[in-house]
Amino acid sequence: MGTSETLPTRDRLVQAMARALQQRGYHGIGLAELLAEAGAPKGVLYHHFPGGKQALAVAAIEATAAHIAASLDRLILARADPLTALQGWLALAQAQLDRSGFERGCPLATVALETTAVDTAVRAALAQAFDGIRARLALLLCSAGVAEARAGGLAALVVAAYEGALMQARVAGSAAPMAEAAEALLALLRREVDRSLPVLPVPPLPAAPSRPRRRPR
Amino acid sequence: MGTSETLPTRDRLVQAMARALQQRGYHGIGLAELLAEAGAPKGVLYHHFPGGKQALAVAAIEATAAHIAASLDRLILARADPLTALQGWLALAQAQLDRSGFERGCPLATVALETTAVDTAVRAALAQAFDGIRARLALLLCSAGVAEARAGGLAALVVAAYEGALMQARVAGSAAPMAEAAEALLALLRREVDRSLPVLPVPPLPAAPSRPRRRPR
DNA sequence: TGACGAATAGACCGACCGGTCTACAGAATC
DNA sequence: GATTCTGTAGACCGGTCGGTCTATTCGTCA
Repeated sequence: MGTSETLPTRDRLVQAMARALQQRGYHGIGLAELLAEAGAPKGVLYHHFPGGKQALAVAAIEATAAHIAASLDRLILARADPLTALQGWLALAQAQLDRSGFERGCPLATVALETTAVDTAVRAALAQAFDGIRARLALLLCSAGVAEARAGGLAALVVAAYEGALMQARVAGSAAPMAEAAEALLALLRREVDRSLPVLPVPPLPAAPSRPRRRPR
Repeated sequence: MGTSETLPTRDRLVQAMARALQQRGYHGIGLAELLAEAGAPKGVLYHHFPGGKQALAVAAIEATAAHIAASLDRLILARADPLTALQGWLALAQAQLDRSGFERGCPLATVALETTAVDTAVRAALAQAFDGIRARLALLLCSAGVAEARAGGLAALVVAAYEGALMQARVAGSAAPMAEAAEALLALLRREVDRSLPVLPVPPLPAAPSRPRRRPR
């Protein structure tokens, strides 16, 4: 399975690391196992990544971020109903987790929780990755008719739901929690959109209402 | 700092493990560091936990689950406005993360993503913990006026948002993503509740456009 | 063909890993 | 007072960790 041997060695290393991050996390995988999966000896790792394991992890994070960003861009460009597209995105992630026997979730989430403040390079790569994802989701939500002022917060919520739902499905060994959470989120989002323009007071802590926004459709 | 020395040794071990899981994850912490923080020698660990590191992790997970469940029970019993209570719960988690310099999130999430299917004991403890949390949240939502059929899915969404938002705030080194996601979630939930009874056609996969609904409160 | 850098290959290293083992201190039991 | 059990203490072990080092192969260009 996997890591098609035709890929350049460097890419096989990155791919193996990304996969390992999905399944076990940064500290859960050893270099020996990693290199065995990539079919590469030790020297080649430090040739391509003088920074060692951590540098490889950064590369894997960046590759993953690029991959997710590209898939979101494709979704945005497709111009289908944005919320349906979003639903498809969530369903895809769920299907991937399911297909892997609930072992492979998001490569970003695990390492995000493992790192401390001293792992500056990894943290920076992760922060950038999530920023990019949130920005694209906000764009998608705007195109669905969500007020610009709300799009950022909703994007953060969508990302959170994505990651948190994957996590629950993983430990449950069942797609149910993810499916339910995704469905609930989509239902709530559709209402937010359906309500067209009328502004609600949204009573958080400060009660600052936002301007009306119309739907480009 | 911390781990008040008056606690029984066993409890200090559990507490140290829970804290380590928050900060670094299961594989990220070594027994030596763990024991040093608990102020205990190695023998005492295997005296109280013959199952070793993994058994200690299970105990830490169960203790955490009990702690969270208790705080939710308190919230339910308090009988204040359920959504306000929920908002307070999310704000509390955010404050804790903030206070720790964005190093300590949820002890369950990290280990949940690190474990594989072979870690049966840990997985079982985690699954039970999340089931309990979801059940209590569902109860809370029901008491807020959410239809029983929806409560389960919404509870899964709330848990997902909780964990995913903590993760984003952590890597961002800022409470902003969590605050935004929580606010967005609460706003959506308030609408769900405000809409009283009327049933919407919640389109699952078929892209049936829903009718405009007007209920601007 | 010779030269040279890029890439591959793996032996090797000290540090640390989780876990086992023996020794001992203190309280309870008889 | 001897025995026993619970809990504390830490030396010790084999294995694995991430990382370094040297040697060799490959491709390219002079």
